Amino acid sequence: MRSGTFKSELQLADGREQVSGFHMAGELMGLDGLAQGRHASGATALEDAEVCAIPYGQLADLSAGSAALQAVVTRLMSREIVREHSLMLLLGSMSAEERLAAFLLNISQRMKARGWSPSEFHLRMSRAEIGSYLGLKLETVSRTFSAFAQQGLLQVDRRHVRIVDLEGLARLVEMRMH
Amino acid sequence: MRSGTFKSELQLADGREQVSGFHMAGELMGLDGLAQGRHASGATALEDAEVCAIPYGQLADLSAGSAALQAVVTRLMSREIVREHSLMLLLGSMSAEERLAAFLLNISQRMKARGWSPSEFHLRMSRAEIGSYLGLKLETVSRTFSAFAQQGLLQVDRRHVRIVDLEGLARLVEMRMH
DNA sequence: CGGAAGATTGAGCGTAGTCAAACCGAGTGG
DNA sequence: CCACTCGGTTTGACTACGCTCAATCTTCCG
Repeated sequence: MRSGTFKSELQLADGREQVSGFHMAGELMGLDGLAQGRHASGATALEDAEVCAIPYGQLADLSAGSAALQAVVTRLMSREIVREHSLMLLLGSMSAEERLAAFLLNISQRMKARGWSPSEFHLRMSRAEIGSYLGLKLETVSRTFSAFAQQGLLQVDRRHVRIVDLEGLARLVEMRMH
Repeated sequence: MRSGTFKSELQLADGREQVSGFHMAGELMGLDGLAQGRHASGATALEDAEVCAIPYGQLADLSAGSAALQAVVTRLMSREIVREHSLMLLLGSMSAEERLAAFLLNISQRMKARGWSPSEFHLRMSRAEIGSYLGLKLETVSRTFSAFAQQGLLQVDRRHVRIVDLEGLARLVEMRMH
């Protein structure tokens, strides 16, 4: 991805679907399709975006001749597995507040890594999409945003978020042991 | 893995851990460590088992010289990603009954693929481990087993399971819509 | 026999889901 | 310019599913 924001989503046989990730400029999407030559997930742009397509066949041919390129592909796939691991932990054992806090911290980090403000940003996705990603209903996401605002952790106006107490959010996520 | 059964589990900074998969004879474990040369998950045998270790360095060297072997590794990693996708869907959007039904159907399929009975088997893992894997508490797992038995879907005696109505279980999982 | 680990079952509680209403901002058309 | 619609968001009231705490039971093992 050159610029913009994407969501990727999985879908089941019965038609229901679930957001499996949000992607920002500089990231790579579509690693999941390498096995059976068919993607398990679809991707949708959440705003105007620019991408650079890498045909798998060509990538395979090139990396066959280059151990270095091959290692890069392997590392990217492995990183994707690690990313999914943390999402599984989130979905398997965290409360609504912990999930949203983890989500916001993740966005914050990625904004920072791109030279944007880590404490103030505009979310590109709807409450429903966030909920689908976090395994929550949209009402719960909305309520949790309000709760955070009330606790003085952040200021929210629809999709605009200003993180006031970053450490407070981080403490929330790490208090998962209790 | 040559024989036996393993569980693999992730652990967070705070010490809590979650079962991320159960593995049976013929499967490969440890793909997640290829990126940073360090495994994100640990593995524990649930019964006597035989394994065959494949040092990553040697695998990397070999596959650098063989496009075919490289393709195999890539496909295995991609398959792991797909496997995790279905677990994410399970954790993100299924009820306790649906989760346990999906789990049992998965075990059943894998037993069948190995030439064992798909309808009667001995679980190698505790209720707590199943719960950790499915994002449920052990009591909920136990209760759901009892509920299935009462509904005539299966017979349970501790870790011994006999599936009576396979289609009934499958129907449960697919009714996840509405 | 006594102790420990795992499993089952019960009672009560709490978090997140469901259903519903109201609100807000952006666009559209009379 | 205002009325209207529409998608997304917020908030409220109520419900239900799964969690917590606790007791009991079984099996295994010293």
